Amino acid sequence: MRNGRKIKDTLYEQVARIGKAFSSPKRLEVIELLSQGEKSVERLAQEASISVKLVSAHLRELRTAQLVETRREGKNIYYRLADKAVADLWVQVHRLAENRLEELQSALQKIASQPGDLVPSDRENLMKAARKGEIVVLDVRPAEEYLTAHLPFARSIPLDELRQRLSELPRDRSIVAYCRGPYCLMAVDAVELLSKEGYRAVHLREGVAEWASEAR
Amino acid sequence: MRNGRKIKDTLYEQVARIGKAFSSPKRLEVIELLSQGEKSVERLAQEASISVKLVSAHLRELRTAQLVETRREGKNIYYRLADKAVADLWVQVHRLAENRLEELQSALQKIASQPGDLVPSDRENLMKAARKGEIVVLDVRPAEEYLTAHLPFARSIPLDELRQRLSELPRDRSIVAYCRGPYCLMAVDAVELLSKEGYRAVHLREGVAEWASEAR
DNA sequence: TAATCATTCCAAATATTATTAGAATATTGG
DNA sequence: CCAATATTCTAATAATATTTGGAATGATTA
Repeated sequence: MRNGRKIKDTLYEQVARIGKAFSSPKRLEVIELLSQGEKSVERLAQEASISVKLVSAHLRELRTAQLVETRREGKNIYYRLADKAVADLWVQVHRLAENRLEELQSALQKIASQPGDLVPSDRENLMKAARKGEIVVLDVRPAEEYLTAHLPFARSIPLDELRQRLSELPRDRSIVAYCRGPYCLMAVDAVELLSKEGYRAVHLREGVAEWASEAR
Repeated sequence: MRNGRKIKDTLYEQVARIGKAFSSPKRLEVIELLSQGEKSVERLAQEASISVKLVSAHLRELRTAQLVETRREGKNIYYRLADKAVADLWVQVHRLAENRLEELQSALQKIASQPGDLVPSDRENLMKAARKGEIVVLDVRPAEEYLTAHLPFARSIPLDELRQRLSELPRDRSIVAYCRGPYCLMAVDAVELLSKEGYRAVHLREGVAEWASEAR
């Protein structure tokens, strides 16, 4: 009975191409950014705090693994995830990391131990309250990202504009702020600002991708 | 407003530990084997066709990423996945690879273009037929793996024993053979043998882990 | 207690990957 | 067509990862 070593080796090698795409911290950050919607190379570089050249190299990796696709608009090239399953995989990878790695758990707790986190378990209740208007769900990401996709009932005020637009928010209801996901600090900052200004605010760690991923 | 580079870097670094665990072909093969149930180091080395030392090194990687746990029994140390989510992640990674990478698709087709594959879409019908006894679902993995978990209604005849135990199988019904998943060749071999001997046999690419993973 | 066996640890050799710099390409706007 | 800009490509270096061999560990059995 054949052992099929050669065949098997090529099969696992191919799958490893996908795994490799998820094995570098910066590349993961790029994937997370792209799961918020398409972005230009320059924009990705800014957001991930790396050089354009480096982000371009990471994008090439992702492109050869067939995980991203491009579109040209004028001088800019816009990248997007080639498949929703890529964002889902990102969510599943970081969830597993959060479940298994104590170092990650404690690092996450340091981010926002002061203002109360909203546990994701009361998803149902959160939506019920949002539907009734008992709370305000606030999306503090840049406006384009909100336009690409956002949580149900969410209202958009990008973090940059929050200070000027405070008056749009009610003082008598809780504000639940969210951003790109658990590794994005915009919602944390938003909650900090809102709390200082006397609003009742909490932050939701989940982003759109986490919300959309069915598996818990 | 802070940018939180340092914090972010550590967060993505942690998640990348999980990604790295899935970035080497041999390690993926080990993960797949472990998703069939716990195995000794030696056994893993045999199955993956690598040295004990090398498999031990890969296991160490998996252990530091907290993805596996060990148990000692006599002289042997048995490894198992630390969480069902690890097997789920393996399934999701290889599915994404199959969807995105043409090279993988064509390599998979070469394996078994002759005997008809059973598309996984008729999962419902397959189970209905199995329940009624219209078909025989045959698990050709080693017996321990069958004992750890198997598909509903499946009967176990390990590939090694198949030739001697042919008489246990009916000639008037279709036999659907499966093994560890799409990269395992045991079911292919089983179908080849059965077909030669005049049985009606097809092979199912999914294994227990794929079957158990809800997301399609 | 010694001998044996499975496994891990350590260190070295090789192969791969991440990152940076400089040259090349493609597009727009004049 | 030319100049300006965004991005990629190529090549080089620094950093990591994989693989292999030899020594060490730790439990079991005689």
